[in-house]
Amino acid sequence: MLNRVVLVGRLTRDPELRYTPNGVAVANFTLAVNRAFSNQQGERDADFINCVIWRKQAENVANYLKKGSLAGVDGRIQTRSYDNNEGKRVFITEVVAESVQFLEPRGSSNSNQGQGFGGGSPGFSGNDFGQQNQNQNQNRPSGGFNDDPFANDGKPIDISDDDLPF
Amino acid sequence: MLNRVVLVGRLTRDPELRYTPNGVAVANFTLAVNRAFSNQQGERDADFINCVIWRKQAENVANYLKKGSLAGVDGRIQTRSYDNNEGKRVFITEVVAESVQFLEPRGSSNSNQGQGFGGGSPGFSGNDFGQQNQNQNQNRPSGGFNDDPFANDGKPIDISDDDLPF
Amino acid sequence: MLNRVVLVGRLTRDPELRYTPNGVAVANFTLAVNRAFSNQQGERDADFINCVIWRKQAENVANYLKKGSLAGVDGRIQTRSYDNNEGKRVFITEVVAESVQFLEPRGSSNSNQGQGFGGGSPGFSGNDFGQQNQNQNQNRPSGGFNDDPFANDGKPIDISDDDLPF
Amino acid sequence: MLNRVVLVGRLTRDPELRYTPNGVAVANFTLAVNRAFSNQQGERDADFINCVIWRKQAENVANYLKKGSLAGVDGRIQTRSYDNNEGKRVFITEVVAESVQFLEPRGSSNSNQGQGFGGGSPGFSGNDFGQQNQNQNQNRPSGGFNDDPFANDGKPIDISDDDLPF
DNA sequence: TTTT
DNA sequence: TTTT
Repeated sequence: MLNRVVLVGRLTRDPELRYTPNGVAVANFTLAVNRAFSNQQGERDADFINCVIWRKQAENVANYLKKGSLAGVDGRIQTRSYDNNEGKRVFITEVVAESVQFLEPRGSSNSNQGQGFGGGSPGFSGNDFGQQNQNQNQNRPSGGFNDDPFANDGKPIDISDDDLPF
Repeated sequence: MLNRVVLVGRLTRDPELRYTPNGVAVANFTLAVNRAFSNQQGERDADFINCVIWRKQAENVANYLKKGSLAGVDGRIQTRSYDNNEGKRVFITEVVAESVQFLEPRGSSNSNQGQGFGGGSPGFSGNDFGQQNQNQNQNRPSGGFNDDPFANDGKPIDISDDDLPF
Repeated sequence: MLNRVVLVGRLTRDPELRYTPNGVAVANFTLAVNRAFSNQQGERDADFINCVIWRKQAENVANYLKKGSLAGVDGRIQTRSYDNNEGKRVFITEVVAESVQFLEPRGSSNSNQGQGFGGGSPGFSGNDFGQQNQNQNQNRPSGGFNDDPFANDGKPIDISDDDLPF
Repeated sequence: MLNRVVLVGRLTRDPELRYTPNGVAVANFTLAVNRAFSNQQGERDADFINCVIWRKQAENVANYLKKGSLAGVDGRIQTRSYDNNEGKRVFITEVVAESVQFLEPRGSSNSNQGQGFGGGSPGFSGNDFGQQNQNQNQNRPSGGFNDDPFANDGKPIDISDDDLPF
């Protein structure tokens, strides 16, 4: 049945990449999606939406996205449940991403890449200045912004890996 | 930011209609959305997706949909949290429906409305209990399949009612 | 890049099934999607949206849907152009369906099934009546409403068949 | 009925802003949306999707987006037809945007739209012309990346303006 | 008639 | 437990 979700938002933290016992890659991340309207305090709330992605694209997410990255997700809503350590059934609603689009040029993220560096919010001040920028372009191994590592690779997504660690 | 969800599924139970202290109608319902693929036991799992809808359309949902009704939802994902009675923070992910489409002709629902019969899967055997079903039709004011009571009435949806009972 | 379309509407005519020189099945159909609001004459306009679907699902569409069938489509917008017989470039915008959901029980369509019968719009008056309806159910070869022939079969959709007849 | 479209792409040219005789703003633009897969020549094709947007947001689009801008659109597909000057009926399929999201930081657009100045086109080379760019920023009332001018202003969108210039 |  |  129809079940379609499209989101654009920013990662609240670096993605977590794991592998199932069968060696299937799976990444988890949370998107903060700002609402279009303000709350009664005049602030813009955000929705924090948990996403999962599988296989090759999971590895791409882990390699190319990090805390603060702007990304688009096309997928579907999945629900599941498990019994927690207190024996209580917990219900989970999350988005299974079928494709992810990186919405920022490489290296231009606004996050603190790596430890240190005090939560600054560089914006796009990153690598804006002239010559240097051109060098950057030339340095890029191959393609630039356009060879999207998150483009759907055409292979069907197998979600029925029973050995998932969760 | 972009946040869009479209679902088609069946109500797992009758919708619950409430009113905020300010008199704003809000209805909750859960859609069972069958997955497009089978699990390892060869069964089709479903996702059970909680939905909320406000105002006039909440009343429409309560009036026209019931357990088993096939419906389409266009909306967005919302997250919120609250502290439960054990003082633990609980996180909720649900769909705020902006419009709902009734996908069955009036009176043709496959659900066993009410007690008995425990979630059977009647299919379109249709007129579940014959006479009873016809009575239902007669009780309904008028309307055919086409005057969709869930058509967006064009008014913006206000979600920032602070007095929500949850 | 993100390109996602979800529609629910009724086929304006029977789907057209063809095969490329390579033997790939492709079906075309048009969905009439009623608008949520009325025009200045108080009527509900509809949008008539051309859809294409490939391979196995094209054959399913041809077998299970016909004029008047209610169906859901999940896909993306595609544009293309060709030179018409007057040597003028014509631009086409259509929806490539990746999955189609049949939203009516088998045999319950409101269309004129079969030749003749002059485009009436029976609504659900079709085959609702008692015994006949039950017969229909018993005649069903196998599954019921739930074994959706349009469920995505998990195989990727190849659109790059260069020999397409259009 | 359900009719939902979500796109992310780049403007192929500056948006065109007009006003109906009634003074309603309407903007047209085309999004180039790159496909997720390559064609048989190994190139990534794009779909060129015509979009329309109304009222306040039309003016925002005209003010903030230009050729090359990366933008997200949430809307629906609309079809219409008119008789061209040769008396032939022409059918149009386009997207009516209900909200548009600007996906690049202010002033960071990647397009150099030809000669001249008009809405400078820094690209991500950043502050391409140093001072000039800063002037631009200073001229802008306030706001940074976050106060999204395309956020839905909560008012319903009226599309039934009969005096549309097309 | 197309964007990066 | 949240992003800009």
